[in-house]
Parts: sequence; structure tokens; C-alpha cells
Amino acid sequence: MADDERLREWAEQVAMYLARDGVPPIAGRILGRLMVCDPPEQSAAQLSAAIGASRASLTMNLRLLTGMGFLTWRTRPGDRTMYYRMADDAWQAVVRKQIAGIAAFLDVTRQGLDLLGPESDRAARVRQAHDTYAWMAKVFDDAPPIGQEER
Amino acid sequence: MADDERLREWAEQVAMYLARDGVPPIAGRILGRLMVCDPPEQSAAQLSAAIGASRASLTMNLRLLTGMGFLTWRTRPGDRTMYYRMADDAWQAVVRKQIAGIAAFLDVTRQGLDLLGPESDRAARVRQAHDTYAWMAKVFDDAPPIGQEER
DNA sequence: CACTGAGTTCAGTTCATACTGAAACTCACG
DNA sequence: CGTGAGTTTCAGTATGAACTGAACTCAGTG
Repeated sequence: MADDERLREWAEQVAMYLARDGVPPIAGRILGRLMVCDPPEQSAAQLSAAIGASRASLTMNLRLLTGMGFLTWRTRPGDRTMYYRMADDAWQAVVRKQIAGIAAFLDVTRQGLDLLGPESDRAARVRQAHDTYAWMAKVFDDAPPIGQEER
Repeated sequence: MADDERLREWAEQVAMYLARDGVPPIAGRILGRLMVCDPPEQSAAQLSAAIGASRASLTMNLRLLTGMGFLTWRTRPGDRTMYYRMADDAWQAVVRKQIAGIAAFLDVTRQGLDLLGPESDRAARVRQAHDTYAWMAKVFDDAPPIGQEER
């Protein structure tokens, strides 16, 4: 019966993970909540009650998550309430962002290599970083598309 | 001749990137600096001057970076000064940490799947996240070791 | 045995960010 | 129109992280 409590804790874990990527705590809790709530579509008021944050905070963070592509919403005829749900590709978006981070850093290392000559000992240190990230980028390039994996 | 200025800016870019992983700004600047400085080994005092941070901050952040495995240091006979340098596998360590993050999140999603039954609509939402991260984990598992890539 | 130059520690300050309460706003419905 | 259920905005507060200054310790030197 402490089932609700467990779900709350689980959503918190999700939030803590997302916090590493700079997602504010409440936004993380919202996404976590929307992964396990029933029904899958919830109003700001419901979410506010579920995670214990102010409605104002919900407005802000729902807007943020929606803008990031993690959430979608719809309204129902004759009902002003907005119902939010997790976007189908929410987590692929998270991953896409992380992969984009690799490319961003490759830009930095490339600039570094340009700044220093190609021959110096210093360039070797920069190249070390560059090669490591180039490896990662290549790994993803060569990877099969995101089909279904085993559990 | 604004060469030093350029290097400083470059180190700053490195720092900003690392900040995304929760590395404090000054620690990031130190690592960035140690990638492009000459000679490769520098004392806390030299680094302090180069990046414009207090010695106290240097002590803290050098300790942090060393503990994380990004830096090594040595002393010279008859000289109390510690000379720091970038560890050879500094950037592989960064990458390793990121990959570990994937596994950590897989633990969370697995817990979620256990909490909800296997059949519910809710579980499908969690599985979506799980599958995405499982895909990433697999990509790295199947990847060739980190040999040398083309520039 | 004082002096210098190095590293360490810690309390305090600064700064950014997230969150909240309260007021303003909007729209469907009577 | 007016009312109420909903959302949005905004100013203020709280919290926490990071950095610094200043006091301290310690090893080697003249």
C-alpha cells in the first residue's frame, strides 16, 4: 500500500539522474511522475499534488519540459485544463542531447589543435582528448539504429 | 601575440564543457590549462597565476582533480613544490564516467519495471526509456577498444 | 633559530538558481 | 456580464555551491 510512496521515490531517482544534465529537480520529478502515473495524461493540478510542488512551479517546469520536447499536451473540448503526457520520444531526445555534446566537444578540441602547431608536445595532450571523443562519435555513427534490444 | 589570451579562452571552453558534468569551473580551467601549458608540469602557484584564481582554490581543486584521476603530481628532490600534470588517461576517465552513468540509469529503469507489472501501459513508458539506454549500453559494449581514430 | 616559501584549512561572502505566494489574467459557461 | 476554474507572471526568498582571505603548519635554508 505504500505503493504510491514507492512510485514517488522512483520518480525522484529519475529526477536525480536528469539533474546531472542540468534539468531542474521539479522538472525531473514531473517527467518521472508522467512515466508511471495512471492515467498517462495529467493536469498541472494533479501533478502539483502528486509531487508536492506549487502550481507556479508546475507552470514553469511544464513549459520547460515541453520546450525541450519531453512533453506534449492537449486539451479536451469544453475543458480549459491542459493535459500533459510524456512524449513518445522523450528519452531518445535525452540521448540525442548527450550525443550532441560529444560533437560540441570535438569542436573545442579541433580548435585547440589548430591553435597549437601540429607538432608540439602540447598538441599531443589535446589530441589525446580529441581521439577519445572521436572514438565515441564514431561508435555512435557506426551503431545500428535504435531498434529493440533485449531486456 | 594575444596568444596567451587565446589559450586562456580555450581552457575556458574546456571548463564550460566539463561544468556540464558537475566539474567546478576552476577545476575545469586547471585541466584546460594543463593541456596547453609549457612545460606540461606546473606548480599550484603557476596555475593560480595563469587562470587567476586564489591559491586556496587551487589546493581544493587540484585535490579534487587528482582524486578523480585527471591529474598526477610529483615532487623534485630538495623542492617542496608539487608539480601537477594531466594524467595520460584523463579523458578516457571522463568518458568512462559518462558510460557508467548509462548503467546507473539502467538500474533505475529496471527497478521501475519491477515495480510496475510487466503488462501495464505504464510499464511501456518505462520500457521506452529502458530500451533507449539499453541500446546505448550495447553500442558501447560492442564497440571496438579505443584504438587510434582518424583525425 | 628565525625566515621564507610552500601547502592546508576554515569561516565568511558572493552569486546563481529554483521555488513559492500572491496577484493578474483568460475563457467557458450560466 | 459575472463567476469560477484554470493558467501565467512576477517579485521575493531560500538554498547551496564555489570561491576567497586570513590564519595556520611545516620543511628546508642561511
